[in-house]
Amino acid sequence: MKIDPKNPADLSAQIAKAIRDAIMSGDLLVDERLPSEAELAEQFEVSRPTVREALKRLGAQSLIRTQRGATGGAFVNRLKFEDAYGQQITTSTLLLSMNDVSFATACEARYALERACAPLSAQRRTADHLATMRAEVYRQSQPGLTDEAFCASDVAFHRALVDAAGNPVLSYQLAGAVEAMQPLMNMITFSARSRERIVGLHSAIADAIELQDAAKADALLDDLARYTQELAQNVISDREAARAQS
Amino acid sequence: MKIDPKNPADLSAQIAKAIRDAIMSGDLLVDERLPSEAELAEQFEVSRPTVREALKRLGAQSLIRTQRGATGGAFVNRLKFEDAYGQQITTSTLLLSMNDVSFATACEARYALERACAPLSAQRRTADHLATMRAEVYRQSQPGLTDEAFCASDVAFHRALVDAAGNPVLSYQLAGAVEAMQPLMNMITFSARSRERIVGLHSAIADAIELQDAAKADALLDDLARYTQELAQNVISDREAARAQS
DNA sequence: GCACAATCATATGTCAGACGTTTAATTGTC
DNA sequence: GACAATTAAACGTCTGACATATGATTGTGC
Repeated sequence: MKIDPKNPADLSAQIAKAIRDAIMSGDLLVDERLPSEAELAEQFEVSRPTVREALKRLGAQSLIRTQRGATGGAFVNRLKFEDAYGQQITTSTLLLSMNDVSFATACEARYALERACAPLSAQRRTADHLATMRAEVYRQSQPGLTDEAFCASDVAFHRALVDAAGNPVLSYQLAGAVEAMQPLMNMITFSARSRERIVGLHSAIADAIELQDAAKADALLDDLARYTQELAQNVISDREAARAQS
Repeated sequence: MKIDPKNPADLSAQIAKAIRDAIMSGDLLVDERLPSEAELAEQFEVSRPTVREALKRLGAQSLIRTQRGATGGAFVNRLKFEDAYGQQITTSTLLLSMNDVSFATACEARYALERACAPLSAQRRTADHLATMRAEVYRQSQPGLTDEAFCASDVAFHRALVDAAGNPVLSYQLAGAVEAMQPLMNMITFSARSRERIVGLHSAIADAIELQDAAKADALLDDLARYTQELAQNVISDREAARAQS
């Protein structure tokens, strides 16, 4: 864990990479303490601010945590799924918004992945997951709900569906796909009729999951995917019509 | 985009959060230039090193890029899928290794997601994707290949399969699931017979994708998932037997 | 001898000022 | 008008210092 070529630029990036590699290769174990900033500065032959910039980079990726005080320092962080969710959602959301990803593409990906979870969810769902799904369905059926709140509840419903699969790896991967759709969904204005249909499908999905009927759940998710695409398509058509008129 | 409570600790974290929020809310647009470090230091009433630490945090997440020189500065970065792959793979790999995720859990997630892609891949595969898959199958069939190289080729094959779906969102999400499995796969010693079977399944999958037979591809992936689980189970059993003997 | 308080040592967090380097725009000259 | 030299802006790094948090040590009183 060393080596800094004579290149006197990007020193902090090089140091961050060296430490990151050491963590990923197992040279540095979880909860192991790194040398102090002053010691690292000496080892890498750079100044302390440069070392600090490197450590902040690693901290931003949750690879290390720092602690002040006498026994403080930088420690290799046990990366928790919980911590990774936030980054995953941030990154996924920005990827969609900055790359002109069409609603169709994002929607296709989301439902493809969600349908992959459905059989496992049907098999393993607990009372807890079902209760969450039912609660969100109830919330969605309330009149007077803003479109934004409706979308948020939609996300919560689908995340409960995914979590029911009882596989943290799936939950992590899906968190990005599901949450990142929210800004796109927010563009849609949900009429009372469309809400009714969505809530109906959600309710039916919850039923299928409760009955452990994977095929039924899969078919309903397919319906929901098609309907969501249809709603989005209408929004796009309306906009084009409005633009043509003006 | 301001606000720093009187809390004189974690200033750089607070500044990073303020800027990150501004980017995600759309207050700062892609390719927009941030104020210079000196100006930011003045705005937030902190020193330049503190501002720099905040910027490094954002840089680590690829949210900004910096450029030196007269017209340089920090710019809001257009987050590319390509850039996000690396982070996604790093995070996924560490999540598995640091959380005692069982081979079974990771494998289940990976194949569930991959099977979600298969129908799309069968529908849209191009000659290019097929060629990559065939090339990797050929490489895997070479004798004298190290286990590590065999695994790497396995990953390349599956990534080509996923990329064939032609959905960048899927490719991004799956990159983590597929690549993160590699260290776990590396624990397995592949015998000549097991390699033969895997290569046979890969070849059959490529055939099914070429013939656009989604159902066949799905069934073959299921076979492959089961066989992979079986191989891993044998490794675990052997270890336990060895431990019991000693 | 033991409990509690004061002190100390260590390490991170922050600041101030400075110099080096890169890069583009400006200026000057032929 | 084209090309070369200068200049200015901005990031990258360094030095040295002070502030603050926190565990360990020491000292004191009973």
